[in-house]
Amino acid sequence: MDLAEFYEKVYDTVRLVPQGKVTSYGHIAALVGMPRHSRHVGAALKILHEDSDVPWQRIVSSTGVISSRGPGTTGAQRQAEALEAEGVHVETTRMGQFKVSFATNGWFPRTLQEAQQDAQ
DNA sequence: CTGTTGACTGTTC
DNA sequence: GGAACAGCCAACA
Repeated sequence: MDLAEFYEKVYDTVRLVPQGKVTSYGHIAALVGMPRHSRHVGAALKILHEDSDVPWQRIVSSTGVISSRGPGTTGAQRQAEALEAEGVHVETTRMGQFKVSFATNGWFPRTLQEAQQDAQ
């Protein structure tokens, strides 16, 4: 599998995440069969166009915290707003991080097949 | 070829 | 629960 294929699989899988649900980079990587490539899932989402149909905002870190992407950037803020807009409760931690609850909004199918069934 | 760099993760205090 | 590490791996200088 080359990089382009990996990215395509990542995009296809992210598109399966239902509205109002969230999952993690690592889980997307596991679903496409490359569990050690979580960082590259982030890289794949980073280069998306704004008008893309990929719901990138539904992907957060394994702890449920929205990665800041560096001080002075507004990416995390926009992601939090996008999630709130589709019904996901985002709380703000003491340290100013945005965090979602996997207990109420998590989406972690074991396999790609289960993911596709869930997405219907 | 050798570091360094990440929209990351798991383990261990 | 959070901080400190150690893995991780493709891209890039």
